[in-house]
Amino acid sequence: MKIDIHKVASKAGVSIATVSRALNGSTLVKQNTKEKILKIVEELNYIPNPIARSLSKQSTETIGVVLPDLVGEFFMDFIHSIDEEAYKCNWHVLISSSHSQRNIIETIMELMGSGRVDGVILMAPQIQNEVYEIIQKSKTPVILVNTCGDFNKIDQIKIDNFKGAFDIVEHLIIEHNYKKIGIINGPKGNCDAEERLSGYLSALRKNKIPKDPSLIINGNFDVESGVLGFPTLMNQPVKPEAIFTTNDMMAVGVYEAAKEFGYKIPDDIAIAGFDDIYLSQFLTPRLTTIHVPISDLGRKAVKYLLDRINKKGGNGKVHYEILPTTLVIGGSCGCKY
Amino acid sequence: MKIDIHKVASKAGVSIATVSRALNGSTLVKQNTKEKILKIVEELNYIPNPIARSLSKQSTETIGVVLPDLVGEFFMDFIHSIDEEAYKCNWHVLISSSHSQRNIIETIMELMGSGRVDGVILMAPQIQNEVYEIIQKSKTPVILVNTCGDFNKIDQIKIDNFKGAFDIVEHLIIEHNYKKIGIINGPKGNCDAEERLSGYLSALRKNKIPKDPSLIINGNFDVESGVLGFPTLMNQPVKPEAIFTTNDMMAVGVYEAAKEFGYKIPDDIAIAGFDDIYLSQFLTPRLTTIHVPISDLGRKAVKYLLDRINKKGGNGKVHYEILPTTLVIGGSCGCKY
DNA sequence: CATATAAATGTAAACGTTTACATTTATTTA
DNA sequence: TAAATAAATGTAAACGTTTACATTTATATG
Repeated sequence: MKIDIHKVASKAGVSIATVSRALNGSTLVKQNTKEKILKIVEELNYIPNPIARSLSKQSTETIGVVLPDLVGEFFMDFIHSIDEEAYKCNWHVLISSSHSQRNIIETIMELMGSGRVDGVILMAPQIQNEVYEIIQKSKTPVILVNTCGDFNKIDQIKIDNFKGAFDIVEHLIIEHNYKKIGIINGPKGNCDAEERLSGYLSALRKNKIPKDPSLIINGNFDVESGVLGFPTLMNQPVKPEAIFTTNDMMAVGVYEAAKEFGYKIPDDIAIAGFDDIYLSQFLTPRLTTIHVPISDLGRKAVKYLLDRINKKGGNGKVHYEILPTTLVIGGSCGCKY
Repeated sequence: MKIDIHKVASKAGVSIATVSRALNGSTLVKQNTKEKILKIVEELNYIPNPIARSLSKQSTETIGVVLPDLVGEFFMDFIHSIDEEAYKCNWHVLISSSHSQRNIIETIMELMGSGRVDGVILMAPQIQNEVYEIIQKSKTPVILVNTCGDFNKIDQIKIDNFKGAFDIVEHLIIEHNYKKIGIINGPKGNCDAEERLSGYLSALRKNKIPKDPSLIINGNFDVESGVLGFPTLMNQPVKPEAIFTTNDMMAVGVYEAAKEFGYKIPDDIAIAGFDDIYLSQFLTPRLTTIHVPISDLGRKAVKYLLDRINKKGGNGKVHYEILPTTLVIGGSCGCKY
C-alpha cells in the first residue's frame, strides 16, 4: 500500500499542510508536532513523491546534460564531476546524448521545453545558430560547454583550446627546433578543432615559420583519423618532422600507423596530442599532450547553472570563463622522459 | 508565456480532453479535429508537461541507473548502451552513482521509493543483504547487473566471470605450460572478484596444479593494486611465471611495475587481464584478456527492465541470464602477436 | 422517420504535493 | 481580564495532465 502525505497526516492527527511544512523546514510548525510528524514519517518510511512536488513547486531539482556522444573517458570524467557536484546539492542528473542520428536540436528542445529539468548543461562543439536561438527563446537556463563564439546572453565555460595548442606547438618549435610541423585536426566546423588550429597557426607565425597548407589535414577526432592521416602527411612533398594531432585519440591512431610503416617515435617523427586522456600515459613513448581540466569543467558548469537557476534567470551577469590547460611532457615530442 | 493544454484546447475550440486524446493517439477523436489540433500544437510549439503527465499516469518513462562508480570506459560503455536502448523506446535515463561516501542503500531507496523512476538498473558487485530486502519489498522493478547470488524473485543479468577466468587461466596452462600462476584479485566480497577467483582455482584444479596461497593476493581493481601487487608476488618463495590480474586496470599497474623492476613481458613474466578495456590493446605488448560484452549487458538490462515494467511487475518469469565472454589473445601471455 | 447504436466530445475527478489565505490557539500588552 | 498580537494549524486552490463517466452528435437499423 503506497503511503502518501494524507496517511502521515491522519496518523499524526494533523492536516497535510502541517506535514508538508514539517518536512520542508518551515518555521511555522511547533517543535512538538514537528517531532511527532517526523517520527511517523520515519515509521511509515514515507518519501514525498518528487513528481507531485515538482508539479507543485514548478521545479524538478534535476539538471539535464546533453552530450555529443557517450564514449571514452573524457565524457565519463565530465559526467562524473557533474554527478558529484549535483549530488552535493541534492540535485539529480538526466543524461542525454544526441545519438548521432538525431540531432542536438531535437534533444534540447525536448529537454528544455518539457519541464523535465530545471536547466541544462549543453556540450556542443558544433553548435548551430538555430540552437542558439532556441536557447535564447527558452526560459530554461542553459550553460554552454566548449562551444564556439560568444553568445552574449548565455553562460558559457570552455577550455583554452587556443592557448593549449599554441603552447604545445611552440614547445615543438622552441625546445626541439622543429620547423616542419604537420597537424591532423578535427572536423571543420568543430569549435575545438578551429581554435586548436588557430593556436597552431599562431605559434608558427610568432616563430616566423611559414604556413604550409599541405601539412594541414582534417580528421574526425577518432583513432582512424590518425591511422589514415599519418601516411597522408608523410607522403607530402615536405615531410613533417613532427605531427600535432589535435586530440589524443588521433595520436593513438598515429602511433599505430607509425609502427606499421616503421617510423620510430620520436626519432623519425615527433608526436604531440591534446586532452591528456588516461590512455596517453600508457603509450610508448608517453604522449606529450595538453591536459584539460575536465573535472573543473563539470563542477563549474553545475555551479554556474545552479546559480542561474536559483536567481531565476535573473540579471546576474553572464558567466564566460575559459579554463587554463597545461602542457604535459612525455617522450613523444623528443624530450627525454 | 507558458502554453499549456488549455491554450491549445481553446484555440482549437475543443476541450482539453480531446486535445489530450489527439496527442495520445486515441482512436476516439475525429480525423478532422485531430488534424486541426495537431496543427495548432505545432503552431504554438506546445510540448505536454511530462511532470504533470507522470503524475497523472503514475509513470515517468524514466529508468534509473545506479552504478558503483562513474569512472573509466567500462561504465561509459555501459551507460552508452543503456542510453541508446532507452532512447529507442523514448525513455529517459537518470544516472546515479553511490558516491563512495554514501552507500548504495541510500541511493536506491531514494530512487525507488520516490516515483522519480519507473524502474532501476542496479549494478552492484557487492550487494548487501539489506539491499536485497529493500528491492523485494519495493514495488519498483529492478534488474540486477553483475551481482552475486541467485535472488529468486529479481531479474538478473551478468557476465560469465567464472568461465572467463577459467578460460584465460587454462590458456596460460595449456598453451604456455605455465604452472606457477599468480593472481591479483579484486577486493574480498566483490562478486566479480569471487567468481573470477573460482574460475582461476577451477582451471588449476582441472589441470592438477596445486593451489599456492602465497600466489593469491587481493587488490582493489585499480592501477595501484597492480603496481603494489606485482613486487609482492615476485618476492614470494615461489616466483610466478605468469600473473592473472582479474581486471585490466590492475594489469596496467603490473605493466608499470614490471617496467620499473626491469621485467620483460612476456619473457620474464606473462600477464593476463580481464575486461578488454579499450586501453588494453595499446599496451605493449597487447594485453591478453577477456572480452566482456558490456553493450549487450546494457541493452539487455534495459530490455528486460522495460518488459517487467510493462507487464506491471506481473508474473512473467524471472530473467536470469549469464552473458558469455571471449578470450582475446595479445602478446602478454607469450603468444606471438 | 423514430429508434438503437456507435462515434466524438465534454465534464470533472483523479494524481500527490505546496502554499496563499482563513481560522484557531497561545501569548503579550494595557 | 479583554483586546491585540503572534504562532500554529487547517482549508482549499493551485500545478498540468489523463481518463472514467456523462453527454452530445452522427450513423445504422427496422
